[in-house]
Amino acid sequence: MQKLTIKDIAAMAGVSPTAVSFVLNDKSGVSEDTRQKVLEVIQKTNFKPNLNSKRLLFQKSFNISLVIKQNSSPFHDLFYFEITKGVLEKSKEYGYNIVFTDIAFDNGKAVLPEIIEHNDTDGVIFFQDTEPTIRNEVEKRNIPYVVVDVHSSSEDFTYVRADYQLSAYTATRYLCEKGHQAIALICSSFIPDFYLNIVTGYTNALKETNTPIPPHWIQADAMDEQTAYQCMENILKHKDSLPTAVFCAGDVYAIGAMKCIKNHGYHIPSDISVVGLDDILLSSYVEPPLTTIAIDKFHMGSEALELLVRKINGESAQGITVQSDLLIERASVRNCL
Amino acid sequence: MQKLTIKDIAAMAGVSPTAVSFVLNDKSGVSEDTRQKVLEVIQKTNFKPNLNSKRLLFQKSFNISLVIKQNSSPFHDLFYFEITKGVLEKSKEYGYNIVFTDIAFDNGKAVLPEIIEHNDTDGVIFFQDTEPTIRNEVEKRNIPYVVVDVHSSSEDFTYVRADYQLSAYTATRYLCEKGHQAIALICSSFIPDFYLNIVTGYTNALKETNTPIPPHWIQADAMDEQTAYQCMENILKHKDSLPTAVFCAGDVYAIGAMKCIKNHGYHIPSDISVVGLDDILLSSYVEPPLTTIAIDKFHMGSEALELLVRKINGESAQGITVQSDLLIERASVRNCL
DNA sequence: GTGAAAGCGCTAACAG
DNA sequence: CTGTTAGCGCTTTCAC
Repeated sequence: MQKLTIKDIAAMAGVSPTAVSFVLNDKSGVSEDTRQKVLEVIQKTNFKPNLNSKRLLFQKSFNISLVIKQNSSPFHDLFYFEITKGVLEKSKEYGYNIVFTDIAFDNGKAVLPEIIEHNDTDGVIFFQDTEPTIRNEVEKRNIPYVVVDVHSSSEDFTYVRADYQLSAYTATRYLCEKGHQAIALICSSFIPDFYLNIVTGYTNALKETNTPIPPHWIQADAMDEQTAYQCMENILKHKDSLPTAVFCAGDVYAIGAMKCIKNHGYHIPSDISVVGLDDILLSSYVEPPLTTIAIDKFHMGSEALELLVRKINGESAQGITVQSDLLIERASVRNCL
Repeated sequence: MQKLTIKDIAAMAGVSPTAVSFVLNDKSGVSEDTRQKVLEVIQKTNFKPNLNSKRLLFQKSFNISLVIKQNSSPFHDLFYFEITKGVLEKSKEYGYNIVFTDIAFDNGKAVLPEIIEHNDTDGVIFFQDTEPTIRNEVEKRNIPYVVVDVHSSSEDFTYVRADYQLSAYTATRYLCEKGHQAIALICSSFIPDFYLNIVTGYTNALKETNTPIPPHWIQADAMDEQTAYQCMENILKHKDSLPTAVFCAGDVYAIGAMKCIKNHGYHIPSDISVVGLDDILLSSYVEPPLTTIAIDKFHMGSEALELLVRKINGESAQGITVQSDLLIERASVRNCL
């Protein structure tokens, strides 16, 4: 059985290719009679029109590419993992292929994926704040894009973000409500807006309780598990002013901090409580299971796809901020009351 | 700036489209002179030929799809995660797009991804043993495929597999060498060949030491963390014949078993040692970090892509078995000697 | 309501 | 060595 074309179908149904095309695309202009004849043949032969000819005709690839950076791929960061699921699920509704690509770095210079160089993608989804130079390259090619999980608050592109200030506020407030008064913070600062949001949320929550915060309680140099470990070390160094709880702005940081706390002979949560942020897969596996603020990553992914499709269709697409204050109680926080 | 075509380039260089096509595809039949002229224009305009017209002409989509089942996606199973990385990396060499898809189940019946239904993929990579009915559907469409991480030993399709019998042997042998004599096994049995391989490797290793194995030391009903927990429970029930070590044929099982061991008040590794299999991301994060047999998943992925491309090009492609005896020593095994 | 024909951008067969 | 041309499968305009 060789590949069928619209012509073959037309011949079999005794009509013109035009008629078949009309039927396939649910267009008016065919009599009910021919429509039925065509439909029958299509059914019988299980005919599917060739996508490649549509691609050529419409100058569309029906591809949407997911662009992943070295350090923020679903493969390096479990966070993006979940987002990808949302994108994938939603893409089914619109008939786009989800193509995985990554940005390689050739001594410091970003190399765009082939699929973008060749204009072989109808739209791009970036994970995490993406350098303007990279975005410019995509803009120059007139390819619509959406950035998922941005922190910067500039609004000159379409984004899907979480409100991390709210997350930080919620986490810190929760600790206060559990009777904690001495609450430290471990955070990253390589994305300035993220840092700002987290610290603002954190201090706002503490403002209400009027607790003074020694400077070494705010550690902003976390980048991964190891550096977060170091941050925790810096906090524990001051034995005279130990906190009773730490909010870590990232579950990965929380995991590093927990290791450090345990290695120093303290117990979680009886000595020191820990709250994370993100709710990555790992968090329920660590010891003790981590209480954390969940970010609805699946939803972020599915919204991102939705926005992107809208942009591809030439519609406007406002940025979106998703719910960011869902607390998942597990076992890493002690109730002091 | 509107989209350039090969015709435009030809006009700009003062030659025919054919000449440009030849240059683009490194074909002989153009004078060095014209070649240079064309090359120059291409360089200057950063011209990229339209992939969609090639797609139509060659009846090729340049897509390779990764087909993921509900329970064996990189998203549900960290194991496949790493394989995907290998696939992605290798795909760059051949210029294929890696498209993510999954198999949905409509009350028990598998629904093939659209990309296969539409013949919009040049090849398929399946993760884990895939039902013959699904493979048949793909074969019927003459789409080449490769199955990664099969256990069944039938050889009627191209596969990439690990030698789990060797893994089991290596793990068990290692425990013996550390002085353990009472070694239990937790394993799954829903893939019969996997079960067989694991048990064979395990018993072969123990044969050499001539230790009798009480039947309750072999638990074959693990399917995930929870069921593995139950398996461990079954082992611990017999307080008169506790093993000093457990080999879990899957890190996920090991994690479940470890939870069980701890909940029963035993300590790892001083009371009971644990060895896993797979070396998934989680394994270094658990407490204590898990000693395990690593499977080179990245390599499996990259080999799978290589084989698939060969099949797409009409060449033959033998199945491949990758190295499966690399032991990663962490902290979950006690040295009894 | 229907069908013929042009054309999307490229490659390759063919004639010059 | 070079250029003209047909055609991949589809949609859409335009006569009929």
